[in-house]
Amino acid sequence: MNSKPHPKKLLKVKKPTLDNMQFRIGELARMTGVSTRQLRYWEKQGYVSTIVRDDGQESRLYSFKAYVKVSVIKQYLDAGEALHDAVVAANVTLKDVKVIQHIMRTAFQGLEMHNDKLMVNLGFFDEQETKRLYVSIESGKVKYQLVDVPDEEPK
DNA sequence: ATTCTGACA
DNA sequence: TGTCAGCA
Repeated sequence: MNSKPHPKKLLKVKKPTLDNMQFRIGELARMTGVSTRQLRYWEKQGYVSTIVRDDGQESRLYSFKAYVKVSVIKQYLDAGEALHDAVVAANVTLKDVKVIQHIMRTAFQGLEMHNDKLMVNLGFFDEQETKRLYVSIESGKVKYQLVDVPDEEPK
């Protein structure tokens, strides 16, 4: 449309990741079903934290992690727990999730085809790293399998 | 329009 | 915890 040789402006767009997602208190309230009154109270009690702002703004910002925590607390609340107990239970749950996530990240080494079957590489089975553990699904059942590490691949 | 703090028929 | 006031 415009033929003038204007300098090309390169638009830098921040990648939309969970880590840079931020919510204001009203949004978080709608997302979680927890009232803004509750969110402010929970913060005052130290149950949930807000993002420290570098700019001169006063309104609260919540991270995605805060969203998750609020959601978990809410679930325990709905299950009948008192607020403090719900927070304690939520902390335990989130800590367990961290462990599970670490295990999953560490264990999953990728997918490989072995004799026409799809195998999940779960990494070395032994400390000496002479065997790898694979898991596959055969007719709906989980099947584990040890495979020798070939000599061509020393470590 | 939304958020904030404080107070309570 | 809800809600409303009175600000910013």
